[in-house]
Amino acid sequence: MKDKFKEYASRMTAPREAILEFMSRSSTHLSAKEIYTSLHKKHPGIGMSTVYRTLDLLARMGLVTKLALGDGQNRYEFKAKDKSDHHHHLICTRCGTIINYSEFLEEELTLVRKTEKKLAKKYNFIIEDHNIEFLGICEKCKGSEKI
Amino acid sequence: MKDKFKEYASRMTAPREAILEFMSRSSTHLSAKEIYTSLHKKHPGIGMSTVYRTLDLLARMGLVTKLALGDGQNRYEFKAKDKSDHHHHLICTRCGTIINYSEFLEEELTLVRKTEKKLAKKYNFIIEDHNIEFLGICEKCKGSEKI
DNA sequence: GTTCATGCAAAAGATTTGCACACAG
DNA sequence: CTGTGTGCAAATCTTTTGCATGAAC
Repeated sequence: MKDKFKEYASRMTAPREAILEFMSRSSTHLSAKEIYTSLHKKHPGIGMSTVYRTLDLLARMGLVTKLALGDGQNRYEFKAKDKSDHHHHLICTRCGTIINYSEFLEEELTLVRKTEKKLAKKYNFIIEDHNIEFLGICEKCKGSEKI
Repeated sequence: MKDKFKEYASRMTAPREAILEFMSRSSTHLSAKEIYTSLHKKHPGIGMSTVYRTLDLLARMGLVTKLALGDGQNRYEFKAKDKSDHHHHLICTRCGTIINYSEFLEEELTLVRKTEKKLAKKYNFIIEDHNIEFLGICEKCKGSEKI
């Protein structure tokens, strides 16, 4: 792991280790503030800017995904090595609830691969990642409908 | 059109008309500021908050899509009635360039429909929209590679 | 010892809100 | 008329930056 940091001309420091460790253990789509707050219990010294800078580094290293889900702040999730953890998002536009779904992905993945290949060729892009999300109204919000 | 506004308990006003008209004519993924600036030429009176409030209204009415593309501001695009204008996004994570692609969608759409149906059922969601985006490095940025 | 990373405070942006006035219905 | 919408300025929130100090190698 230290080697991976070296690759990116970056040093392994205590704050970085703490953030990485925390991300790898936690649930998905956390905001920078949530990460900062959670870390504060065990590592009161770590500042907000270090959280941002480290998340940015981890994203560039490919260890973390940065998500923009439209709620006014970016969110971050640890990128699972493990295919079985791959998922997409179902987002309620009323209350912001985010559901991870992973049950209908086999077909999606096949298509994604194909599309990636075609896009890469046509637009001369190196494709590194994809996001698929469905937007709508969740169960809870259906009840209290108001426009 | 006025009727549609009534549905939403909203009045048709000059600023709203101007913003809607502008959105319907313009290219995609504009930021609030870009919209504000462009409008200013013809309608100097319209304020930033009206732009935000109107875009929000139009989004709730389903006439406009709000996009969070991770560049620190939300973007908006007019939702085409017309299927032939439907597109997804290819985004460069280095420079922020956004390409609309619409050439490989037939298959995607079929799959999206199927997935929507399954998700709606399983999670009891009303699915209203979807976003598909691919992230990577564009042609231009490939040249000046640096981590 | 150099160079890179950190924390803090300040700055920069984007978006939202409070309020008095204007305007649609 | 009455209630909704608007513009402006201020407030809020997220993210970035400058800089002096501290730590990694």
